[in-house]
Amino acid sequence: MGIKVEKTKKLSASMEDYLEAIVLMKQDNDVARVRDISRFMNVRKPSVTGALNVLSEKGLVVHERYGYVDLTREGEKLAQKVLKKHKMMVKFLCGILKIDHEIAAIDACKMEHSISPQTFKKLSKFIEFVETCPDGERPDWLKSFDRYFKTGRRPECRVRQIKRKAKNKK
Amino acid sequence: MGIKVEKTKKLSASMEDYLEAIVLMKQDNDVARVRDISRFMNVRKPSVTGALNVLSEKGLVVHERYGYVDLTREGEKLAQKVLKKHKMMVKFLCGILKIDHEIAAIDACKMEHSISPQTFKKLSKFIEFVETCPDGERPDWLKSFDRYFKTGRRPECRVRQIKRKAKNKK
DNA sequence: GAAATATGTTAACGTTTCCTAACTAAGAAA
DNA sequence: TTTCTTAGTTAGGAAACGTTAACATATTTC
Repeated sequence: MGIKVEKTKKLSASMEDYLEAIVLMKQDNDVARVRDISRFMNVRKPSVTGALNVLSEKGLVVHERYGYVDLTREGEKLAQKVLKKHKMMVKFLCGILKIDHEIAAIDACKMEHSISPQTFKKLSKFIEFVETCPDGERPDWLKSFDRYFKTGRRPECRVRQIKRKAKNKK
Repeated sequence: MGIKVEKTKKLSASMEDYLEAIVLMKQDNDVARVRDISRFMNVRKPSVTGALNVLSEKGLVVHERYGYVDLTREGEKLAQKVLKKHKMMVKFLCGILKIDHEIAAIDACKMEHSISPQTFKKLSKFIEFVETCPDGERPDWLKSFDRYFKTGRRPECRVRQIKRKAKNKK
């Protein structure tokens, strides 16, 4: 009865992709046009028009016929959220796990739609934790992992070395 | 002409979910029935029947009318693959990142469909690396991260401490 | 064994998301 | 300005995946 419920409709992965593409286009070209979105997403133009109609309905996008595409404040917010997840995921896969960039990008594109807020937060902090490590570029334990992954062997950790030294002294 | 091409059709996330459910049902109840799959997946029975037809066509499932559901060897292989990804993801989210189990399960359910082989391998090794750590239950660096996440502070690493000690001695 | 219940299937339909073909509008070039 | 090209839209349809309603088959239970 008159109370307007903000339907924070959950967006489909597809719609999230469109939002994401729009921000990226605006970042790169200053404006977003159907054609660019279409090319970027590997999708035909009518698909873009269709998606824009849906997103307009939801109040996430502003788009007058034959005109540029823009995001509403809410659309922008959502788009940034998705973009952040994407970038975070790439950083994790590429930067920490050292997955090939191309593959990481593909994985991130899909995973960005399935990350809960809690997981996003934790993973982001994890990345921060690694990046701000005082060891230098890459923390020692991560270098250990790199070696472990390559060789299957783990450099003995300090504790053991110390123990061994002690043993030898006896 | 006549060469039978093994169409290793990529399965949709949905179909992967059905396969996964079937293995789980068989593990738990010894057999898989439409009703169980339906309940487990939160989907109506006709949807299950439909999916089973699709999977039968692809040679992944054996299902005679009104009978139990079974996996072919290939179906079993694919199902296990998905299940492995799922379990790996839960281990990572829960065991390493310490995401709440419920949320981790939800995330894993979605992410399991978007993990490339390379990422799967790396993440699996990473988990192994953590689990076989000689520090004990949880590696020291991970404990550091736990603290970092909670408090935002990072315990100073050994190198610095050593440096500081040296400084103090001067 | 017959009735009641549980299980499974079919048919018809809705939604989402993509496509092609054909059309319209806008912008550039002559 | 008229024409050519590019960009965008509309209409119509297909595939994937889910739903409900109605029907068919198994299984219990008395």
